[in-house]
Amino acid sequence: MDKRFGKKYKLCNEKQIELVFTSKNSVKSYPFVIHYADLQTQIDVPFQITISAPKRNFKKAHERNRIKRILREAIRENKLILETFLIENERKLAVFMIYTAKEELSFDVLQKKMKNLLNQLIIEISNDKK
RNA sequence: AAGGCAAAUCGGUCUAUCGCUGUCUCGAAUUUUCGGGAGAGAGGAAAGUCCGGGCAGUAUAGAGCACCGUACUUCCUAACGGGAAGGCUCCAAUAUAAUUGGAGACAGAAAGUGCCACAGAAAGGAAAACUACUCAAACUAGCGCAAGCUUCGUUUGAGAAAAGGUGAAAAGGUGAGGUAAGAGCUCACCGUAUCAAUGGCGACAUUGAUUGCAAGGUAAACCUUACGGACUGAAAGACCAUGUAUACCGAGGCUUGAGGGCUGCUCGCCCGAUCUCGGAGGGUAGGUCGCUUGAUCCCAAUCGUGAGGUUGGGGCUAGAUAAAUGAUAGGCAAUUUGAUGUUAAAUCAGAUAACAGAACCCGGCUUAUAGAUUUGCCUUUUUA
RNA sequence: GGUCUCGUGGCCGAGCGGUUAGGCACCGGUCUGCAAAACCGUCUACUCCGGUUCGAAUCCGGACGAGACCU
Repeated sequence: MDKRFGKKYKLCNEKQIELVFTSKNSVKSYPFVIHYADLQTQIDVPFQITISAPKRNFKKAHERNRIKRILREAIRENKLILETFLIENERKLAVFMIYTAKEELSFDVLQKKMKNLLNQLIIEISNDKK
């Protein structure tokens, strides 16, 4: 498997985002909140994701950009955890991720937190199935 | 050498691995994807949106009024509320001649209107008379603790606008003459106004003359004068794809003109009939162009006091769209702390690195900014 | 990205060049056995920096903050 994380992984479809929020499936794990739903469209990628840093906590544009870039890097490093699970179960996910901490955390910490979050997400999904 | 002020320039860099977004190219593949390679990828303010322009649409946007903006002069520029050079006024220092530095929304108050609280007689009309002053007339006791004064006192009339008091501001200033007391009433100097001459493209300066000085402040109050300004902004606008409703309700109209044409009014012009406007409702919300070759950047020569102009040569330097520049490891350079060493240099270890992210593009202004470099001036110390 | 509006005590809110009204709240007092209500009194403000003016919350320029609209 490769570590590439390109434009295809972006969730841009407005209707799909509406669906993600109306489905009310969410996982909370500091410093993240995740909303997710099953993907409706036909895509050759196991999941699509939107990353968001709220303007309330980060007022400067370059701070928000920085947060989103670091999160994207953290997901790219750890996406295999989620991807292998999804391929095994033949599911496709739309994910909306919100960063809730009020300060920028270091990359090492974020990587650990990201692993926790993804494992938690996998557990939630498999519970849904049952 | 250190510190301060001013101006200008810069705003970390290199290597490796894994990634992101365009461009070019090769191969697979065939109308769209996959893989390989090459090369590119945030700023001096990208910010605020305070001005100006390009560009696009509205008629290749026309006239008048209204409205808005600008305001010493000359120049630069595509243009500007920006910049350059100069003038004037004010402030500071040296010093009392001038020089240096800084600041200035710096047209008109003698076209008109308004306002100037409180205080004050009076705040603009050549107005007014509280105390005090001067003169004249009348009255007889008056003033003062007293000495004393009668040239006083009281009343009336007149003069003057000098002194006091109010105020931010009281209407040329100082001195002399003059006068009953006074007053630009007269004179000298200064200020100011007008006219003339000379110098300067000009703002203005210098000099001279004058039966001038009767007329405060405020125009970032209305206003006047001169000049300028159409409006809307890339979510502009053009095209393709997808989808729906050539349906419903209301109003108007069919060439004798309804209605529309992107700030208001009047005029003018243009479009205009299976139509136009409004309502309610349905559908789509994807892509391409616009989009980066431009008042462009770099170097050289040359013209100009300067902003800047001209000529020649070379370069192509981000184009994203829920919005690309990141992560990890190491080195170099900078600052700083500690240790070794100590005149200094050097070595080792650790820490820090600002303000901040393109969104059609330029020219400015303003605001934020760790630190570094250069130049000029000033102060202090050391050496020669 | 673009266009516009606003900023006055803890809160709401008047003021259009001349000592910043008023209400609610807080605090103190009167009343009460105690409290509420009522009455009386006090305290606390013009977002910031410059300019114009004798004088600025008001006029002008800049900064900061908040809000609305255009798809």
